Amino acid sequence: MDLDIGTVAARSGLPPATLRYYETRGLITSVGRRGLRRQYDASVLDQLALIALGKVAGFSLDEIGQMFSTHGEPCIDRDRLSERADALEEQIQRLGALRDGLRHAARCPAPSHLECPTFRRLMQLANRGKLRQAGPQHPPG
Amino acid sequence: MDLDIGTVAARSGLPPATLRYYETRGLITSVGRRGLRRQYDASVLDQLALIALGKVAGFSLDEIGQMFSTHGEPCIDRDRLSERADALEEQIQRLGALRDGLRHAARCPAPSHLECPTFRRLMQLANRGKLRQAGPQHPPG
DNA sequence: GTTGCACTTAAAGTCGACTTGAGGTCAAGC
DNA sequence: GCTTGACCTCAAGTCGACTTTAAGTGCAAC
Repeated sequence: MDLDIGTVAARSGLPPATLRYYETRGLITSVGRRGLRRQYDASVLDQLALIALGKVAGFSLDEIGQMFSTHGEPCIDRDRLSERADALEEQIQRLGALRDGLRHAARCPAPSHLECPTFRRLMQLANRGKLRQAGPQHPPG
Repeated sequence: MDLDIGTVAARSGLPPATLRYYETRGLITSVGRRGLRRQYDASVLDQLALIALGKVAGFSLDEIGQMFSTHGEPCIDRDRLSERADALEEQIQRLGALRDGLRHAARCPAPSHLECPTFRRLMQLANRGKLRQAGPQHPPG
C-alpha cells in the first residue's frame, strides 16, 4: 500500500517539490516509481510529521537528517533534545526580558524613549549581545 | 564633534560596510565627509543602539526605518511596541509548550519516540501549525 | 489516438541582512 | 614623494529552505 507523491503531498500539506527537495537532502526516501512518479511508504507521513516538529523546535534540515538513523526508524538523541530544551529555556528568559522592556517602553511617560532609563538599559543589553538570538522568526514565506 | 565612520564602527561594534548598508537603507544618515570618509553625528550611536534593539525584538530593518520620523528623533509607536510585546508573549507560550514536549520526550521510556503519545501529540501540533513561528533563529552568520 | 494533467529533471530565482571582491581614492607617516 | 591602510563605489556572493521555470514524460480519459 504505497502512496503516490501526490497523495503524500495532499496528506502532509507539503507541495511535491518540497518532498522531492527533502528526498535530495536525504530526509525521506521513496520506495520506487509508478511510471515516473515516486511512491512512498506510508511511514513517510510519520517522518514528515517528525521533520515538521524538528523544524519548529529550531533544528536545521541537516540536523534533522542526522536524527534519522542510517535507515528507517528515527534515532533521536535524547541528550540532543535536552540540549534543545535548555536552549529554548534560555531563549524564553531572553524573550521575557524583552517583552517586559517593550511593555515598559510602551507605557513609559518619558517624552522620548531615549530619555527613559529602562529603555536605555534595554538598548544596552541588546548592544552587548545579552539579548541576541532572541528575535522571533519572520515566517520564511 | 562629528565621528569618523571608523570611530562609529569601533564604538558600535558594527563593520563600516554595515554602516554604509544601513545608510543606503535609510536607517542612519551621515552629516558629511572628510576627504572620502563619512562623518556621523554622535547621536548615530543612539540610533544604532536602537536599531540593535529593534532587531532583537524581531523588527525588520524596514520596520525599524519607519520608526525614525522623517528626520532625526525616533518616533516609536507605543501601540506597535505593545503589539510586539503581545506577539512575544504568544511566542513565549509556544516555546514553553515546545520545551516541555522536548523535555518529556528526552526522558520518556517509550522505545521509539513515535510510540510516545505525548511526543505524537507534539508532532500533531507542529503539523497543524499550532507551534509555527516558534523556532529560535539560527544566528544569521 | 490525442489531449490534459500531474508528475519528471536540472537549473535558476527568492528572501533578508549582510559580506566579499575588485578596482579606486585620499590623508598621514616615513 | 611614496607607501600604507582605511576608507570609497558598485556588483556579486552567501546562507537556508524552498519555489519557480523550462522542457520533457507517461497514465488516464475522452
